[in-house]
Amino acid sequence: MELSDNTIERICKVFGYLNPLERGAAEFVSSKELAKAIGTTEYTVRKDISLLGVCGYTRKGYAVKSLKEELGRKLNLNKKRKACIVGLGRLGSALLDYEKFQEDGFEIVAGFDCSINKLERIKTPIDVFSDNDIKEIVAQRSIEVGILAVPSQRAQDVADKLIGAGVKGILNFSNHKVIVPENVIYLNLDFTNALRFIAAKIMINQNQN
Amino acid sequence: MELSDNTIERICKVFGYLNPLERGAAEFVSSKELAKAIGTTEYTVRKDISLLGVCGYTRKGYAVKSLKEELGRKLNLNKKRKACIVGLGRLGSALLDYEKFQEDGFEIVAGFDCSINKLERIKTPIDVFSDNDIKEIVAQRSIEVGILAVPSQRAQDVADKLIGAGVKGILNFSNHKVIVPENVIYLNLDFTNALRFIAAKIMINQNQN
DNA sequence: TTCTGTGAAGCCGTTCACAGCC
DNA sequence: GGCTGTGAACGGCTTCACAGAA
Repeated sequence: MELSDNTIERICKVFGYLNPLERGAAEFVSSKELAKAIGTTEYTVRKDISLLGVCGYTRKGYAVKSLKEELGRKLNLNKKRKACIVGLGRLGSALLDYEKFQEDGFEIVAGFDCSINKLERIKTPIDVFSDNDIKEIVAQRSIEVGILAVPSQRAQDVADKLIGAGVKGILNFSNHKVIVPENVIYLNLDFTNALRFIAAKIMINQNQN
Repeated sequence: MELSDNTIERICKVFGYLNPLERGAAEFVSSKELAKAIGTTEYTVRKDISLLGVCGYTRKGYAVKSLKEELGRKLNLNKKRKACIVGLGRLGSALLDYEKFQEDGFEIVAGFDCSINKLERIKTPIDVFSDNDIKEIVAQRSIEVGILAVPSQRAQDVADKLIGAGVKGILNFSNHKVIVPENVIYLNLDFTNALRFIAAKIMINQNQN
């Protein structure tokens, strides 16, 4: 079963779209509707889903409840996964309380910062610790994913600590590339780059007219 | 000149990497180094750059300063672009003061929120307004990009307002898809999805061993 | 020798067309 | 008729191989 990153990403989006559908008590959903919701074609949705070995019903579409269950099982999105945030500046502390994480399969179980000052002043129900405790806490609480919200020059160092402590994935919000070993999953969400991309495409768009 | 989204994204990353290089007074940079920095192959970097019609020097690589200048010119990344943030909850207000934006070609020139309460309490050097003023302020300050940090059920509504007021690009941090007209650039950064993606790949990784 | 520039080859993902099913 | 499932065709991006230049 070879899944491309694109396929995984789309399935994750589909999975996210099924949540509200399920709450709305929709029983079935067609590939066409899913395609529209996540911004792709119905062909691609069907192929993606069938690549995972999940089946729908002819003439009806996919059963919302069981589709979510199955996709979740195949991609391991059903069980809650534990994550921590390193760097409790404005962005980091906003992420600490980002409700969507909790609501959707993830649990932030610790925050870290190198400044004792910040640790004392911060107000959050989540436990916060010094960077020095990363190793201990990550192991103790079986944290699987580390979220980096530190200044870019510290990103690599903190990532190394997290990986040394056993996390299997890194989500990097800083705008500096981090090198990780092959067995660690790495994803970089660089806001500045996103804005650059938009700026570039705005311009290309205008030139075409 | 047909540039794929992938190419644009990579060039944006290259552009970002050139900043510190330039400050470090490096004169030349090879495609190999760039490739390593942004996580791709040297072939791809060379092709991307040559697609833009920018040339390097044989045996030396690309001249850092002029490469940055040229890439910036082709993708319109040199001039400062104005953006605003709608939704001043924890994430939104963190983004308001996100230094990296300012430092790198973007200028946040306004914040909006529908709660008068929040507007009064927030502490930031940036001007903040009620959602009702979007139309007026966006036009007045020639804001080109709108950043959405509102609860997902309000995302489409706010996006419509922004587009009606003339923004040309939307960066959406909420986890709800927004429909935009063809001439508006749209990008969604969904944190929850990013974590799902990581969770899925962690699992696939483990299954392979 | 070392690095860029680029046509050609190869590969991979998406699209298509159509069979199957209710 | 409407929707899924899937092998085959298509297209586009990446990789390669090699020419050119200092």
